[in-house]
Amino acid sequence: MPRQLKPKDFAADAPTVAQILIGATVLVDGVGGLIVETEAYDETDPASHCHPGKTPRNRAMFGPPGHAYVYFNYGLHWCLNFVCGPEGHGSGVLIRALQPTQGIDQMRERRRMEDERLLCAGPGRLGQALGVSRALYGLPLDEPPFRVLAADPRHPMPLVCGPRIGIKRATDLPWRFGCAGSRYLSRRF
DNA sequence: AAGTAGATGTTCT
DNA sequence: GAACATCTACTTA
Repeated sequence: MPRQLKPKDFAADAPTVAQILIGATVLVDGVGGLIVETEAYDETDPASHCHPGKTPRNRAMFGPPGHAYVYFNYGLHWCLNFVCGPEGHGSGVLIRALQPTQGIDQMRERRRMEDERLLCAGPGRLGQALGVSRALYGLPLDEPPFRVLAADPRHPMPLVCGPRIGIKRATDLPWRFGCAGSRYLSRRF
């Protein structure tokens, strides 16, 4: 049985946690899969929601690590992040894509589509497939409805990194991480 | 295969 | 008003 990640596992800086999470499993009410793509965001980083400082929207990111930061994007999509770093620092990891392993039928219903490869290939799709909403804002990741299980150290995933997607600032930082060659990525590296 | 437009609502200037 | 850590459907090759 894999180890469940605890808050202290999220206490490192955002790029480090973003790499540790590749190959980990995330479940919301038992629905989810293997994390194959993440992005790191940091308060010192102009592309981050934290960059302007603490606001009502981003306050969870300035709280303790190991909690969920959820935001509503483009008027349509709920996106899931894990708060990391030392408390008060303002950093987090965007969960961008999963390889579905559990609750696949429920994901298909929520997404109204069959293709397993597209169920969680992107932060908005993933949010829809897992039923992410405001209700999850600020919740601890080591308690229901969440489960986050460490990657299997016996079978490490081949790691790749590259520039982040969909941002206009700090586009040079290689803070997007993924499982090399996975068929479940939002885009190729 | 690649490009564009439209949806939709919160946050910030 | 504009921007926005996006996705889908539809067009043109």
